[in-house]
Amino acid sequence: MPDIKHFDPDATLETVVRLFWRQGVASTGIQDVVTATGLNRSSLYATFGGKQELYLAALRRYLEQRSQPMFRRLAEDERGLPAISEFFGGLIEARCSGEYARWGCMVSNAHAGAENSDPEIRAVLDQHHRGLREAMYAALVTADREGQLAAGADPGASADLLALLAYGVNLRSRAGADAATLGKTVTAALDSIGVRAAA
Amino acid sequence: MPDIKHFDPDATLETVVRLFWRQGVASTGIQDVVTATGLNRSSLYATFGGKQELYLAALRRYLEQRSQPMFRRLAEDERGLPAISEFFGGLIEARCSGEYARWGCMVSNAHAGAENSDPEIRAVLDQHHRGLREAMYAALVTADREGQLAAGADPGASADLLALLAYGVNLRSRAGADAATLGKTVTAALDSIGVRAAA
DNA sequence: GCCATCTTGAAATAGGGATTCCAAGATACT
DNA sequence: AGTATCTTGGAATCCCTATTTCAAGATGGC
Repeated sequence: MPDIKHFDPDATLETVVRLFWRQGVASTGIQDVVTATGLNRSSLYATFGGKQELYLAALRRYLEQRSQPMFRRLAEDERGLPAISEFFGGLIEARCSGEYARWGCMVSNAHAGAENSDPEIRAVLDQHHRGLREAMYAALVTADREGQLAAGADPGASADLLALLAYGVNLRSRAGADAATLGKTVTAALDSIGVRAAA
Repeated sequence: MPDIKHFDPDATLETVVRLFWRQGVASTGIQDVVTATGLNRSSLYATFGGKQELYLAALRRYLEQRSQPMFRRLAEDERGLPAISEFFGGLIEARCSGEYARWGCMVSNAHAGAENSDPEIRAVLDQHHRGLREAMYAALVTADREGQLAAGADPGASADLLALLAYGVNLRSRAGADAATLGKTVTAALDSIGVRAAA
């Protein structure tokens, strides 16, 4: 008896992600969403609820579809330091070139906005941070097992450092930071963690 | 013949800085500014111009009055690594406790907002980054001169790394990051740059 | 073909946004 | 005291905001 949905909520949400990711929630109006998705205001409210719920859904989608797959790949990579190097390489490339160049990271951006005081938003931010840190930690433990770390290195502290470094990359890339410079910085950071090549 | 100003534009701007710093420009209305400063809408527009110019003035004031003095102190400190350690210690304390706890850094926050596409805003962001990086670099050169750095260390790359780390601290502190954890992370980063204590 | 349920479009709501304008009041210099 | 210039308060402007409502159209299962 019931009619079915005449559009794909998932594809719509993906469009919404890109809007909020690029412009932030405060600078994006419902009208922007209506225009970008092409669907009706009524359908939007009926499907997703209001703006706040829509933003939260978009942020969660970003975390699940974009951040966590990267975290998982890093955590499961058995190569150690090269895995971390590749992670940052992909991050910098995504942040500085291609479709999403200069957009930063949607979760990092959310840190800086007024939306971060909402408990549900905050939970997503924390989940993102935990996922990032733990993936770094896993890769560092692997690196340690492979004998790639400098003597006396602390994988926990290094994981914290590399996670914060990722936030720095995300932020500065939005202001036009040079990809090559960012890459060199990351390389230097990994060098200082790993066994020294030259005395 | 002319009448003089009946209020202190500098004190007013300081109030505005705190508003934009905490909430961001997109979430702060002119009405908020009127209420917080206590002065009239007309006086506001007559003195500072519109919202965009007011925000730019506030951002510049933040850079000059809050960021640059810290940069200068770091750059001129002759102790080397302890100076950097103290810089981060002060940063973390300011970000996590006291009057401005969980506000992050106004310039870091500006990176993540839609305002960062304005050329005049962008110039302030770049000026901030250059100042921060160069202060780090100066302190690292001092540290190198004092023999505090690990053999083969690159002060330039380390300066980039520590600057990005500061952005990470600023961002995560807004989401409630623990001061002790941040402190440990910074210490570990400095340890990896300096001469090893234990083999 | 019927009917329940969806979608759709457009309009209405109610409020807030930034900005401008103007008349009235206050001030400081001559 | 006079006068030019400022400040002030408030209203008025115009546009955009999020959200709701309602009637009409479309759809799918029976």
